[in-house]
Amino acid sequence: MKLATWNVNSLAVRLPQLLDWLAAHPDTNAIVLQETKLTDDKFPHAELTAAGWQVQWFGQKTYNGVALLSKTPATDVVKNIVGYADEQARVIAGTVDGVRVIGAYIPNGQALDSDKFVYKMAWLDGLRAWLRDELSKHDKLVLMGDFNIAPEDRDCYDPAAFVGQTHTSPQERAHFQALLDLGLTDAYRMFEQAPKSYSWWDYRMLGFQKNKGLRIDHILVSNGLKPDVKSCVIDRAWRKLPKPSDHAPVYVTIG
DNA sequence: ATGTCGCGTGTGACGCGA
Repeated sequence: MKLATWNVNSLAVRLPQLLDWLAAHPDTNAIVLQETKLTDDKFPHAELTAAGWQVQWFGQKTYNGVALLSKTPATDVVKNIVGYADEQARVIAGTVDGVRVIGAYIPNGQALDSDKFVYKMAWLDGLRAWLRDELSKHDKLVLMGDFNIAPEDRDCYDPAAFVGQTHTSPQERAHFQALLDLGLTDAYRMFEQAPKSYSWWDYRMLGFQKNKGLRIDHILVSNGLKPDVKSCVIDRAWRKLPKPSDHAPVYVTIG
């Protein structure tokens, strides 16, 4: 099976690219999307249904918004973190083909001294508490999405330049490690990968052309799923097409 | 070093978030 995640940075803009990606990866069982930036009434479910997808979506005005697309219907669908009251639409989960699929858009955090960073830390506490419970119920589980955390220095094009900023701070990395400590594995690091592999590049300053990026989009697999993971790919090509998202899709093949 | 996007407001330049 193939499971994927993609921060599309507005599904209204990126629907054609998404449909192209789905057509190019017909073996995909499920994909989670972040930053759809659409209220639920504006979600393009008809187009996606016509393309053969079962769709669950959860959005809001202007920011955030997530979706779960699958070939077979997702069951036990949950929107946002159970036990953590959140006004923002950042999580969607469902069980697809026997795998608990959790798609997450973890807060950006903006700056270490900002209210948004306080929110990011509290949000991650909430996510971890809920995940512990989900892992106790589901042997095969995947948590994937835009984490807005570069777990190690090799996941950042210039670690020194990021000291004192978000995405690489010890606090954020401690949260990432705490998720792994629940019994999850970073699928990308299960395999040998090219150096300077990133999943996001700033639109500004020729970030992609200069490969000034971060690896912040992740797929974490449970111990029950891990032995079956065959590969993990950052689909970099989709970042260089016309009107790209600032994030590349990431996917795992399993089985 | 913040030079690009996308959205909402409200019809067009600007503020916000990433």
